[in-house]
Amino acid sequence: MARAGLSADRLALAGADLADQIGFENVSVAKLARHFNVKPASLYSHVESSADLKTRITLLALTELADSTAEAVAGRSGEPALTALGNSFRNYAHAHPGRFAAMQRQLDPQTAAQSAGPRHVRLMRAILDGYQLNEADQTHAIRLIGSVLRGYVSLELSGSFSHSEPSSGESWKHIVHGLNVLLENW
Amino acid sequence: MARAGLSADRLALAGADLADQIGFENVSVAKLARHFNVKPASLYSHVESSADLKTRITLLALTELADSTAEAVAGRSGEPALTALGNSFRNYAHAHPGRFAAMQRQLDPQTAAQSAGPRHVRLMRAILDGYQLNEADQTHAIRLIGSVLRGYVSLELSGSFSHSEPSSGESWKHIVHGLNVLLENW
DNA sequence: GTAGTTACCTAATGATCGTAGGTAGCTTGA
DNA sequence: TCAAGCTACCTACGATCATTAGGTAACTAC
Repeated sequence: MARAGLSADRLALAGADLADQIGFENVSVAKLARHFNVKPASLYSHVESSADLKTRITLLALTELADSTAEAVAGRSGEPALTALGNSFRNYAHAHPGRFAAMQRQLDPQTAAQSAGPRHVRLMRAILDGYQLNEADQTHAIRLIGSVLRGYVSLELSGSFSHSEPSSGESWKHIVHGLNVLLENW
Repeated sequence: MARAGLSADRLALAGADLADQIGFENVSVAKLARHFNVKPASLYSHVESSADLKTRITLLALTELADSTAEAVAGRSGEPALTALGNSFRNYAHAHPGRFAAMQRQLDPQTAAQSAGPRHVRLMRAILDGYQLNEADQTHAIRLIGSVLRGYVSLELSGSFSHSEPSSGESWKHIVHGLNVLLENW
């Protein structure tokens, strides 16, 4: 029998793609095995458990998003940087809803510390250096921005904004701009 | 054999309590049946499916929160009203993490329309009437507030704020105040 | 007290995760 | 080039779960 060439990374990548297609919560070891024409038990040579697989998908998504956000923000500051950060986040989530859902998963502190999570914080902190905030206020601001990004996109993806005017994209622009104003006058 | 006295409402309530204890995603028909000393099959006389049960928990949580928020906000306007709304939301989520998780679940449009969701919107709209916003801006503002509430509390409950200073409660105060400022100068 | 309803049961099917232990294919070293 | 070992994948199994079909026992109402 030919080998499928599995590895933890390939499983995480295929799992992420599967999540984008059928929803992160519907990803299972069994489905992923089927995708590789392999028996479920075979995945356990590469991945510890279903939870481990899901954690790997989370880490993959965090890294991908940090990469693309870093690129989007590079060379910008102030409102353009904030807008680029926001759009990068939102576009990624729209293009990859399963990966986005994976990112909501909570990691244990150790894993979280080694994830791309801290990179996200550093990216935000770099942007906020362009505004005049003391250290504590910068942390408050990071938490605010993180909340808005996560909250807005979650609500949007769950359809909360799709049955009313104005369009979701319209609100997004106003909200990012509003955040910028707030940061300038914190 | 004595009857357990099941009903859809009792199941939803017990399911919500169970969710608060073991996490919403771990609630199952089997566990709920065990809680009532009854066989899993018995629940299907009262509830259509596991998904139906979960939807009922979501609806219960939405209603409970709308009730308690309405009470908290009553008789207030402006920043005190905004603060009351925010604290009501946050306190509920902290006291009932399983119910809060249930509220994140997306409902099909029909169910959503008959849920307490619209009541939440009306509550926010009533508060925003105290600020000078045109209709479209009011909608943007509702979406912003909803995003911050949901995002902040999600991040908080998933531990994102627990390993850094200042305390999460501290940021919360600043953020609610910041929102108020933003709304006043929209 | 009997008829009818209904609350709960037994039994079965099929999906899931996960473990233990076996075999076939690849790789490396003599 | 061939033998030895590693490892990728397998079969087989036990547990938990959701769900359906069809039966029985307990209430309710006349």
